[in-house]
Amino acid sequence: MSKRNSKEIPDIVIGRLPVYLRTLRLLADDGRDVTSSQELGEHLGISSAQIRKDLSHFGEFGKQGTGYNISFLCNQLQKILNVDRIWPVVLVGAGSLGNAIANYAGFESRGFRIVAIFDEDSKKIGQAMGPVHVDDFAHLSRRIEETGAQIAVIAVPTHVAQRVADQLVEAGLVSILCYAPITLTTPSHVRVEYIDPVIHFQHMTYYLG
Amino acid sequence: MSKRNSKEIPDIVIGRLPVYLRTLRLLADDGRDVTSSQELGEHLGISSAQIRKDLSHFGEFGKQGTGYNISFLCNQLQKILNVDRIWPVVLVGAGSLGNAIANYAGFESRGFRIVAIFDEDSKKIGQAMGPVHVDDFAHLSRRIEETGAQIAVIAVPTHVAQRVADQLVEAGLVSILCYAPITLTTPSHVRVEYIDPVIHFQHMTYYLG
DNA sequence: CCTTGTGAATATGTTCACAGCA
DNA sequence: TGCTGTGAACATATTCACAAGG
Repeated sequence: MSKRNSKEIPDIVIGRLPVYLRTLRLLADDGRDVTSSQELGEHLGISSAQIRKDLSHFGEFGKQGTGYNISFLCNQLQKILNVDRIWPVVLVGAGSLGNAIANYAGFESRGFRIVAIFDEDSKKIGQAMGPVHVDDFAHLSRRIEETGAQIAVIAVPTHVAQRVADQLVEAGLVSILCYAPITLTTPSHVRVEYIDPVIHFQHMTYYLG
Repeated sequence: MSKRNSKEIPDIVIGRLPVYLRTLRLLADDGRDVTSSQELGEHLGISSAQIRKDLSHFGEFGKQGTGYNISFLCNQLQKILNVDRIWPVVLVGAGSLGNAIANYAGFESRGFRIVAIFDEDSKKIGQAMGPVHVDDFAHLSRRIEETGAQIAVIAVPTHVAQRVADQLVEAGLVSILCYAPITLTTPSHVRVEYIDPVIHFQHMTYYLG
């Protein structure tokens, strides 16, 4: 029986769903039709019980004795994660990182589209980058209204990241993915996630003695 | 009293240390000399007790009534994380993401240096990228021996990522940071971490209803 | 006063183990 | 048989709350 409506689902569970979805879609691309919590768990290095419990928060998606229909489960996960649609995303920063993000072809199939890129550098404004042209950061508010974007990516130098975040929040954005190596200060209704490769490196070197 | 030698320190604690270090260094750059677990916690959005307990696994770094000396604590954290030196890192993939990583100027100050970049595309081999020239992926083993690298970054398309990982492992690398959206299969002595912006986006859209 | 470091208490997360169904 | 879904048991992580030091 589904628990969609009871209490609250732990954030850590939500965080694993995209990984399940990603893996299931790779299995589907491989021509596979069904899988089991055990197979999935072995592939991901987690226990089958964890996968079953995670999914059980949202409903009953499997069949006893058989396992999970991959395309059905993909569809369910996409609905749960609200990626059964395309979300517009704005990108701030047209440096080499911004360029790499803008040119990445893998967003659309997973629910996201870069609809605007901003920079303050007049040499970059107007330049084509990935699917769009670099726009003046001063046009931020207007373009956010036009596109309806709720998600932003920050790919600017550390010393301007907080200032950019402040303006994104002021423009009404509520989800920020920050590539700058700094913890942003934002109102509590704004969700911020971080990508910083050095954090991962330093985590690794702890174990390299 | 230090617990460096007792039992085992939880991985989740290790994972937070680089964030503490990053924040402390920004405070130091701001000219600050001391801070407290409370100030740090407020800035990071976590409890002061958690910071104190995390640090207590490694020793006593603070002074009652005063707090922590920032540069001292930075030094201690750098030693704990083994980033009181520069680690050579090899990068596989000279596309736009590889280019962004190679050109990023922020690694060195935090303990890492890109010492080699590999690609299979003969049009890219020999080209200058960041601090080095793109090398033939076939030279991987030799260059790893020469540089002593233990850490690799995978920035190649999804469909070749597992093959690249296999070769990195065969060449003796033990730490891999993977930007391809796929869970790699590796021997248990190899530590793999992942960066996939879409995982973060999908986590966010769950809450955007 | 202030702030640390830490056992004890609490809260959260994971795994076990099995009933129940294809 | 083989596998799911799930309470109960267990393990891990976080917070509380306070003694002790400056």
